[in-house]
Amino acid sequence: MVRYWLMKSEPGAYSIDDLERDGTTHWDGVRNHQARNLMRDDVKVGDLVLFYHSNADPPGVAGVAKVVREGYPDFTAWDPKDRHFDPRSDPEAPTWSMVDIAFVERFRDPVPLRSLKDDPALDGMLVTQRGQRLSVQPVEKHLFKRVLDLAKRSPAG
DNA sequence: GCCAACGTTGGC
DNA sequence: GCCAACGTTGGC
Repeated sequence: MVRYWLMKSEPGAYSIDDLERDGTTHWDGVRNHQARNLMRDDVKVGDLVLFYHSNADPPGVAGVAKVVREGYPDFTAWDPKDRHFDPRSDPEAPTWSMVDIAFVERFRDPVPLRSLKDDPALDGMLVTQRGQRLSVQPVEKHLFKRVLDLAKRSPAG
């Protein structure tokens, strides 16, 4: 069964445009246990992903990706030159996991966080909740579809 | 740049 | 095990 997710990236680090250019990418560098658990255990090939730009102006959902490879060791944890190097991650028992995602679509009009918060149909969506920092979040199907609807709606209304 | 929210670390 | 200090996230 296809599941739905939201993944955050700072566009200065990696944006939906970068993914469109690259086609696929490793979702590396996640160093949070809860997000790691989701990628290791729950994110499956074929799942769909809302690609979210955090620390952007404005922050919001910029497009869609799909999962093309399931959880496997995040090898950047073993690279001393990598920003996310973790000397405690043992190659024999990897601490951190990642998945691969592929480009699906870049919204012509990204859906700002403000619009997500203002939409009563999206009540309860994790990303709209204050203090919610999880960088890989589950998204309920009806919420995922609603975000797509918002993205397709013309800016004029 | 500010700062609230949250996770992690480390002294005790 | 508690909790203060500290670092990071991420909206504004």
